Formats: sequence, C-alpha cells, structure tokens
Amino acid sequence: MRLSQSFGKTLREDPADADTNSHRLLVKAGFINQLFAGVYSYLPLALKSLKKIENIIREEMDLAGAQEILLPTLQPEDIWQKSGRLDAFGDTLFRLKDRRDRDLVLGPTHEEVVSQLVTGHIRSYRDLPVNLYQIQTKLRDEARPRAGLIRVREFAMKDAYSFHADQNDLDKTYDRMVRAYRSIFARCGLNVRAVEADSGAIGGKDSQEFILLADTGEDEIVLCDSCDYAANMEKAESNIDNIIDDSKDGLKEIETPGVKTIDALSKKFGVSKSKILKSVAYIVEGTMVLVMIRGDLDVNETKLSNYLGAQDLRIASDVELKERGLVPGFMSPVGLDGVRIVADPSIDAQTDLIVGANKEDYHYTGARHKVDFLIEELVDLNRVQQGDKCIKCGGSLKIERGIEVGHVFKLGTKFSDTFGATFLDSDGIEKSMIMGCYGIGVGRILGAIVESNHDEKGIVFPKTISPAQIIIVALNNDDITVRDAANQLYETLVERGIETILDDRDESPGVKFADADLIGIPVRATVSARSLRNGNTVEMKKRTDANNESINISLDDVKTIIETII
RNA sequence: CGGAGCGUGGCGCAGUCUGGUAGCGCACUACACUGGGGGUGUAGGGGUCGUAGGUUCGAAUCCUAUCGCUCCGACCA
Repeated sequence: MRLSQSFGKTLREDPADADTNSHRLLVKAGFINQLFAGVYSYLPLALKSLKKIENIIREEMDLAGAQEILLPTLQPEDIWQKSGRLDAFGDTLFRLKDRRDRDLVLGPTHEEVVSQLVTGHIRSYRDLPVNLYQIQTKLRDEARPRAGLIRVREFAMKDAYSFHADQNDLDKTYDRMVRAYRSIFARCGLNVRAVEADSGAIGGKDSQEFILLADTGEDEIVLCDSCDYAANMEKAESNIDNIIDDSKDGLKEIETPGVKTIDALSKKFGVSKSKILKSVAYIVEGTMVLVMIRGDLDVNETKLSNYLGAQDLRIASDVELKERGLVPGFMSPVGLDGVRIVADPSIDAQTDLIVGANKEDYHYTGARHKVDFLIEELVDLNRVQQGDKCIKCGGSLKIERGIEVGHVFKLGTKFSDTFGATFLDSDGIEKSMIMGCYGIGVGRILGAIVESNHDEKGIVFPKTISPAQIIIVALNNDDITVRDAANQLYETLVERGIETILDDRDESPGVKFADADLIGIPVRATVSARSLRNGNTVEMKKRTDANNESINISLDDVKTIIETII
C-alpha cells in the first residue's frame, strides 16, 4: 500500500475525547473513526489488523475441530421471549419491527439461533459432538460504551457453540477450546490470564474469562501471589478467619446516640470492625432483603444476585427502610420479623457481636448467632479484599484491573431444553444436548493489543497483527533515483509476498519517521540519497530499536532484507 | 440510570464571566525555498458558534428547553 494514495490520515494532536491509550492511538494513527457513541468505522490499516486477528482465530478454531458458519443478525423476538432472555438483556437489546409489524431484535449473541438450528439438524448421538463458530457483527445497546474499541455497541465477535451427548464430552471440548484460546492470545502477542468467572444468572456451571491485565480495564481481578488462583471479583472467594471467643457476656442493650456506622461503632466501643455485625438492606425486584455480614467485610452484589436469582437489585433508601419499620443505622436481626434475611457465613462466629437494636440510638452488645438470633440462609456473599487469604493456598490475594478479551463456559442444557435440542442416545432414550459456548471479541483484541503494546511515540505492533510487516520510508521523494530505488524495493517485496507500506508522500523526513512510529509497523526501511550514496543501501530499523540504531543492507541483497523482516 | 465535564471550520483550542456580528494553531489549496525526527515564507479557500425557542436595537456570549459526546459510578449471556 502506498501512503500517498491510502485513505486515512494521522493526526498531529491527540483527539480530545480519547482518554485511554488504545483509543487515543487508534484514532491518532488513522485506524478508526467514531460515527456515534460506541460505533466506529474501520479504516484500511485497522481492517488489515482485524483480518489478521480473525485469521488467527479461524486457524485455531479449525484446528480445535470447530466448523465456521454464519448466523443471522436479524432475529425474531419470540425466540428471545422463549429463552427468557428478553428481560435478562433488557435495554441492551436493539429492538425493531418489520413492515408487517413483527417484533425483531438485532442479535447481541446467538445461543437462541444456534440452538434452534441444531434442533432441526441433529437427531442422533451419532451426529454428536458438533462445534460451530462464526465471526460476525454483534449489536448491543450498551449503557455506557467506553475506551474506543474496548466497549462498543457494534462489534465483531467470534462465538462458538458446541453440543454434546454427555458431560464428559463437553469437558473434553471445553478443555480443547481453552487451549485454542490460549494459543490465539499468545499468537496475538497478548499476555492473557485465564480466571474463574461468574456465569451470570442465566449461565451454566464452569466458566472462565481470559483477561489482559491493564489499569484501564473494566473488570476487577483477584490474583494469588503464591499460587495460580485467579478469579473475577464477581466470583472470587477468600478464606476468612473465624473468630472464636469463649467468654459470653450475654445480650445487653446500650444507648448509642447518633452512632450509625461500623466505623463509629468500632471507635465508640474500642473494638475491631470484625466484632460488629453489618446489616445492608436491598430492594430485590421490589421486595426487601436484609443482608448480614461481618463488619470488616463487604457484600459482593453479584454473589447476592446469583443466590437470589434476581436481576434487579439495589440498596434500599432510608425512606424504604422506614416504611418497613426498619431503623437506618440501627438495623438488627435480633427480634426482627417479616423481612427475609440472608447472611454470609462470617456472621456465624463464635464470639459476641455488636448489633443494632432496631430502635433509634440503641445497639446490643453480646449478640450471638444461634443464641440471640437465627439466620437460616447462610451463603457466601463476601467481597474479596486486597490482602485476603487465598482459598487454595492461603497466600495473599491482590486485586488488579483487566480487560476481558474472551469468555468460555459450560451452558448445560438450558437452551437445549428450551428449544427442544434433543437427540436419541445409544440407549434409545431421548436426551437434551449438553452445550458449551465460547466467545472472543475481535475488535476488543485490537484495542487490547494497542493498550499493552505502545510507547510515547505510538503503537508497537506485534508482527502477527501489524497491518504490514515493513514500512519503506522514501526520503526526499523528489529525487528520482531515491524514488525509483524505493519503488523498486517496494515492488520486489510485494512480489515476494511481504506486506509492505511505502511512504511515498511529499512530506519532510520528520513527519514520515513520526508517522511510521505512530502507526507501529515492526520494521522500517529508509531509502534516501544518503543511503544510496552509502553503497546503494537501505537502512533497516526495528520499531523497538532506538532512533539512531539501524543496519545498512545492500538494496541488491533482497534475501537479507527479507530475513530482517520475518 | 445517578454524578461531573464538554459542544465554536476536518482536528486541537481561545472568545462566553462583562452582549456590538468570529479568531488562533494544525490540516487543506497554490507557488517558492528546504530536505535524516512533526522545516520556512507568501498568497488563499473553508465556520447557520450542537439544535429549537425566548430576552434584546443587537446573542457564540444572557434565559428556557432539548439533542449529542466524554469521564466516574450503576449495569454488562
């Protein structure tokens, strides 16, 4: 590609509305252009990189035994009604009507469609397993698109769906897909970690996310510093030391005027927060649920939402508390009736606790679970904190941020049951297919690559993803001998199958060097009057080399030039 | 959906407080010079100041409404 003729321009100044590095650089280097919130046009350079990512994904998927198909974007609303995900997706679903007034949606994902497809095509265990994938545009009306390509509303995604006769077979394919994913990310030059993930209210059992650790990421990741435990915060667990204290002073009501917070109680009584019971009231799909957890811990709302099987969950307001006879700041499970209470096992400590008294300005001391109050629903609701102990090895946990670039999970039979995706097994019994699904965001990978491969001058592409393998910078393009030499080198390389960019613009040397660095092509070849005088050579420099580092190679020595590139 | 910020040529911005009919840098066009890290000069073209109302002799500027974009949070099979 000749830069003088290619569409898309580099910018001299940073775009004003791009905060993250990948967003800023992709716009500045002329890769992408925003149409409106979360929707981008991909210009020639971006498309070259995206196609490379897609091809790596295709190769690895084919190798893993998956077959490429293409499913429709336009989908009837009723299959979403049927799967129960019309509500689950809610406003994230783009909805429209056709001319006959039929309700349609633009596909945010394809479990429904593929389940329906498979239902009609597979009747016997002999046809299983089957693993289907596609690379296709997904549409999701995200509440808040952000960070350029990291979260968008229209994006290319590779999604794969596998169907199995039994769990064991799913496990095998799942593992194979995990290996394929690791290989994909490695080939894209991304140092990605697999972490345990929450599969959501509608998901299945096992689930892993592939996360690129990055400060600009949206996900919080819990990592152990001494073993391989890694989990998304939504799912992460930690070991909580139980407190045991044999002395028992009995329940006492104490006046605590204006002392409403865990902090204030801790100060007033001179005890650690772990000796205080924290009460948090939630409104869950219109009903109040009171959550109890030890004072030094926090509630993980994803865990709570999963346990309750509820989508809509928020902290209750003081007004809502008072309407139900609760006293904000002094809530308590002691003597409370008529409100559902759920508690984290940490409250089951064998020690005296300070709890509210359900009346203004009073607390109890000496309260104990199973003695002074009883909570039947005990379930892990703890939100892991920095420095907590690892549940696998006891090591120290740390919290980092990351970008989710892939997600795999075992769906089970939820969709098969709904869509009647059944088969006749070898024992003559009709069964539901067991399903797995596997997703990778193609555009998000490009964003993630730039996010983790750049310096102060611009993008530093890995060879495998770069829009081209080499950029030839022709300095002093007016000079016919330079122009001819650069052109000839360009044509030779292109003939040999090397993806080459020729900067044949009439720009000053500084501009060309700066743009070559900004675009991030791995190797730069400078052809100039100077290099021609210097034994008819070209100066080769890697993007990662310092400015003045370069080697001279004779223009006739095409073999060495190519070896330097690949 | 809550909170904050911002909408002025293609891009980055000033002007808004204190109303007087739009300016700077980059980019673009032409010519000349220059030629190894965003070079120089001369001459140009391009903007209903997000939109709609209102106040006023007069609105980019004041008032009201509305739309959009970004960031933080909530949300995110």
